[in-house]
Order: sequence, then C-alpha cells, then structure tokens
Amino acid sequence: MVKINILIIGDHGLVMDGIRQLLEREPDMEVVGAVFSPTELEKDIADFQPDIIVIDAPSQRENNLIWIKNISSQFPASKVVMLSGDDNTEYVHAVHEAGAYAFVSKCDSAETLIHAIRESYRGVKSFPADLAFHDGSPLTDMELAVLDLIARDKTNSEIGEQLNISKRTVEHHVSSILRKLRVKSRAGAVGKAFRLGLLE
Amino acid sequence: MVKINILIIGDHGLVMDGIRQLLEREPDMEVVGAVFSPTELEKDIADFQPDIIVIDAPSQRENNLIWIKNISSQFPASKVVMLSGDDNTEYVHAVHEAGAYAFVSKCDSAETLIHAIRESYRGVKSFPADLAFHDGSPLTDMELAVLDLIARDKTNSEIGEQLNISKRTVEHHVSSILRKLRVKSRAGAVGKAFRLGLLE
DNA sequence: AAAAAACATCCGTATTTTCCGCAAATTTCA
DNA sequence: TGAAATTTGCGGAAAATACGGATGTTTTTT
Repeated sequence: MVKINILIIGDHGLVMDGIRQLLEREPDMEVVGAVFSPTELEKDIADFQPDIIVIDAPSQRENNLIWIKNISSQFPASKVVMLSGDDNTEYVHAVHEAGAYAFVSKCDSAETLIHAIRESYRGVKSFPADLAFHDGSPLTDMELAVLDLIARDKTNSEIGEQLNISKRTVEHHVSSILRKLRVKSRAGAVGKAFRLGLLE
Repeated sequence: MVKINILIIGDHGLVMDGIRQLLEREPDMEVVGAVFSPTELEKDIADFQPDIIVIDAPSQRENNLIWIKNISSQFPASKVVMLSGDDNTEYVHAVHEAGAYAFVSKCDSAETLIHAIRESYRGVKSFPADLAFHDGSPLTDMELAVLDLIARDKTNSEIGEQLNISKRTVEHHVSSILRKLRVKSRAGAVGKAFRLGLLE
C-alpha cells in the first residue's frame, strides 16, 4: 500500500513527537520527517517529498503564512495542513488564502487531524465550517489547458498551434507543470493529474 | 464536446445508410465512415480512427469473426459492436471470444444499439444477458506493468531496472502499448489508459 | 502432438520530442 | 504598485520514438 508521506514542521519537539506518534498509528500514514522551524524549507521538501506538511507553529504567525505561500506556489504537490492554537476567523482566512489545504485547531480531536490529512491528500480542503471554500487546482488555467492536451496525446508543437502560442511557451508551461506536480516527465504528470483529480 | 467516432462496416448499403441516420441523430456520435466488406481493413481504421466499429454483415460469418479478431488484437482502441440477425448462442459466444464489445440483435430497438455503443465506448461490454462476461484489458500483463510505471513518472531505463529487463525490451513494450492504444506518446497512452479504465 | 499465433527478450541507427537553464517583455490582478 | 501569470527566444543534453531485424518461450489452435 502506498502510504501518505508526512513532514512535520514545528517549534516544540514534545508536541511534534506527540503528533508523530498519533499519525504513525494510522496504517496509511508515514511520518517521513520532522524539522524545526526550517531555514531551508525547499531542501527539506525536496529531500522528504512529503504528500502532506503539517505545520505546528505556535509563534511567528507571519512566518507560517510565508511558508504556506511558498509551499503552495512552488510545491503544490505537498499540501499544507495547518495545526494552530489560534483559530480566529481572520487568521483562518489568511491561512486559506495562503494556499493551505486544511486548518485544524488544537482544540480538535486527533481524528479531526487524521481526517483532514486524508482529505487533503485526496485534494479536498478542510476548514472550519463557517468559511465557504472552493477546491482549487494548483495549476493555472493555461497550465491545465496544456496538461489536458498532453493527456490527449498532443506534442508541444501541436499544443502551440491549438492554443495559438509558440512551441517555446508551451515548453515553459510544461516545465511549470512538472515542477508543480513534482514529476520528471509529462507522462508522470498525466498520471499524477488523474490521481489527484485534476483531469478526468 | 468530443464525439464518439463510428465506422460502419457492412454489405447492404441501404441498411448501412439507415444505421448512419439513426446514429447521426445522437449529438454525441459521429459516423466518420461507412465501408463495404473491406479489403483493406487496417488502412480504413488508420484513416478513420474510429472509437467504435459497427459491423453489420448478414453473410460470411467466418469473415466477421476474423475481422473482429484482427481489430481487437491490432487496434483495441477501436471497439467492435456486432449487429447481427443471427443470435444463436454459439455465434454470440464466438463473437465475444473474438474480442467484440457488444452484440446487438437486429430484433432489438435502435436504443439498444445506441446504448451498446455508449457502453462500449466507456469500456463496458454489452452482450445478451444469458452470457456472463468479464471486461478484459487489451494489454498484456507486462505491457500493463510498463504502462503503470510510465504513469508513475518512470523513464524506460528505470522501468527496466524495476522489472529486471533491458531498456530495449521496455522500449518494445512501449511501442506495443502505443500501437494498441493508438497514440503517439507515452503521455497520451497514460491519458487514454485512465479514460479507458485500464489504470486508476 | 504438430503447427500457428502471441509474447517476451535483445540490438543498431536515425529522427523527433522533451526538458532544462538563462534571460526578458507584456499583461493581469489584488 | 508589486506579485503572479503569460509570453518568447536560443542552445543543448537527454529521452523517447520509428524502423528494421533476430531469437526463444508460451499459449492456442488444429
């Protein structure tokens, strides 16, 4: 079985260990790493290749938002689940705007966190009910259009003709798609897109 | 909207025209061609690229079976819907064994034929209820294994290592996959495989 | 049991496509 | 007004694909 790879980011070793224990009890989850407020977040993500990043940072709330923005824009295949003691509406909204997939209050149960991780992995966002959200693709409209044509057996040149852009521009979109989905090949991108529900 | 491309093969021009009229009334279907008992079936399939081939041949029953076998083995992306006036059990069974996706008796209604075409297009076989059938992949086990790894972002070399075969052999399987699914690229193969239900 | 068909394995060569790095102008939107 | 998106170019290495050819095994058919 393919497990959900989870990276934990936090400040409190004790709390992070507790979360790790909680998640390791689940047969479909694996904590591949736990790092303290990272200075090299990109490297950590590249190393651990997490499907889910659980951020548990009681302080430095601005930093959290910056991290989330960076992750969701540069590594959208790693989905952020925010675990916070502060659940005022503005903050929750800011976390969502930043691109996180879930917001779980520390007042919630462990089941809530686990459920939020599974849902995020499936591409479904989980936020407090008082906010209405839409699931967004991490890809832009143009990237999605390109990806769709890739899945329909088109070459970059053909895609360029069809979308009235140059072959070179298509190549650029393709490389953005590969980076965002964290794959090496267009075939891998198509596979991942179907599994993530981006295509059907 | 992407229409279902249909090629009609038959002996009786009048009947074929009637079928064409029936099918053209459906907004999601397009009859891309109609040929009499073809001498160059391969060429016709390559030209018309049909999703569905409706065979309506009252005579030469052996030929029908041979055609179906050739189509299903060499061009499995074109699914055969057999339209026959002869619906004795042995013949229905032979048609199924040959690799057709549906068997419709001429005693049936037009709706039955249209439904059978849509189901076949989705990869679901339609045969008289007295026979039990299983949907089969047109790909061999090895080809399916290769295709799965392609969808998981692997290169041919990586696939070779993983399956303990040479890169060359992988290339051979890939070309078989492309031919059978009638696509030009591995990315197109992955897209088609997901849509046909070969992968998930 | 023998013949035929399908499957799996391997190799060479030539061409096409993909993918990456570097750089930069224009548009769009919050 | 910045940040993100879109657009395009050049050049080059790597991967994929097409086109041939060859051999042994397994399965199916006769």
